Amino acid sequence: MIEPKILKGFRDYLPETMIPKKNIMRKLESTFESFGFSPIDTPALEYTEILLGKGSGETDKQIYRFKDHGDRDVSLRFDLTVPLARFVSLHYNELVFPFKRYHIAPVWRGENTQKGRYREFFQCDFDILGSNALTADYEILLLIMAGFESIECENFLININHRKLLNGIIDHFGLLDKSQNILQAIDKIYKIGKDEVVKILMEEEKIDAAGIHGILKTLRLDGDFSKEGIKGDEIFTVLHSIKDIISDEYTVYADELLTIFQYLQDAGNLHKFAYNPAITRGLDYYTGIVFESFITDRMNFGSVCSGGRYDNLTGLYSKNPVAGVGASFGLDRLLALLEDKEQIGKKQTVSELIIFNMNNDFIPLYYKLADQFKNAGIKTEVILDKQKINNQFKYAERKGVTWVVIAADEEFKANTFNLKNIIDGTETKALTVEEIIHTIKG
RNA sequence: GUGGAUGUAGUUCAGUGGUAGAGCGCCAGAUUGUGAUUCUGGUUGUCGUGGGUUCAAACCCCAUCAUUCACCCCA
Repeated sequence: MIEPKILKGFRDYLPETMIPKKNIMRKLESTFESFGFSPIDTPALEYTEILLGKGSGETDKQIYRFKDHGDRDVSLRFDLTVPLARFVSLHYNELVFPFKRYHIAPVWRGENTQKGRYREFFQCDFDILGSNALTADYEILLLIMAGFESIECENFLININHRKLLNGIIDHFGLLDKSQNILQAIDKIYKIGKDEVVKILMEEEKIDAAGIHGILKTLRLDGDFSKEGIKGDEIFTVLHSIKDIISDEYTVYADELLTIFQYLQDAGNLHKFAYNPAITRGLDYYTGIVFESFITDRMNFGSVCSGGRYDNLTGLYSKNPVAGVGASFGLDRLLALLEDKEQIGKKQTVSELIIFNMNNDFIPLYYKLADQFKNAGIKTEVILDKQKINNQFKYAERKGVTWVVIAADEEFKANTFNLKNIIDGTETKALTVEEIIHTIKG
């Protein structure tokens, strides 16, 4: 016998997990479409040169790469953004810009596993391509918010920052050539603390203490600060104070953030957002506004939806430059989180109603009866074979179905049926089909 | 990729070298058109896998696989 094992970091989905996963996917899809975003798909495998084009050393190490049967050097996609760049470059003339698309699909990374972190996982990307308008950034933020609300995930907080504004601050202290290292260190401040960040930058990067402290003070990361960033009216105070000190070429970026936050305030949504000066994002293709979202009672769980603006996504594949802004929900991470919070049930089936089989002679009648419930939008199944009524109840109970209909000779003659709720044990006899539908639909 | 922890019945776990255990679940009967309470009886194991030490290994040693935590990085 062959042992039925599966690879590290890869998973089977049982109905009890797949049902909530599909529910989340459906809700996100309908949210994306309500904003007029269209679905696309791309192949799982691409030429390695396409995927590694913009890769850093990290993606090189994590990518699943091999030779196919035609000796082509191919790789599994590790995100949906790089394939999107290839897609937009290839179909540039067929697309209408601004191009709004969403893409829900698996990606693969050969890294070490952890809870909510796998080698095969689904991403839910949504981007607006070919627009430099700030409104595009605003719309993506609204869509993140709508996405969280659609899946009834409360307590989310969307942290926003701006890479170019950070660079303006770093430039003000004359450290622009060390920008990369400074951003990387600041990104870790919540995890390792302010003192450790200062130590790293002083000892490893040989940056003078005055510059470091100046940057941290400007970003309000020198004294007491919250992991949840800066909220409410203070956002405007802080951004204005930053705007006052940076040189003119950077003030436009402060204005971009100010405008976005003003929009959010005017719409009454500011409480779901924060200006977080320590969010910098590792991926180097981001060039403008960046964001990460957290669940506030699980701050240590990591980001569940993040993204940002990029100036030239297609630069490597096309001479038509395409700017864009987008974000991505980590579907499996979201699912792990909801599972953890026990917000998802243990249902083994999508059925809402089971028709008991009292005698196989009635099978055509059972299915005819089931059709009436299905037409009313009730997911209905019929027990396939006559068996002890105990077992039929157990089947319904284990699958997590609430309603059962019991019918045989008498009932079919009278054309009324017995409906039982197996959660509370109540049974109502002699109901018409319409009455049953009405009762189930509440 | 680096470092730590864990892996025993369907499940949760006990078992520190001498015959593999408990609770829950599951199956059968008391109940052939009404289960989830109770009662009676029963069932379940390559002790993750492969090697080694030993008269003897679930237990000690080595390797390997998986899970998990931290780092790195990220969703």
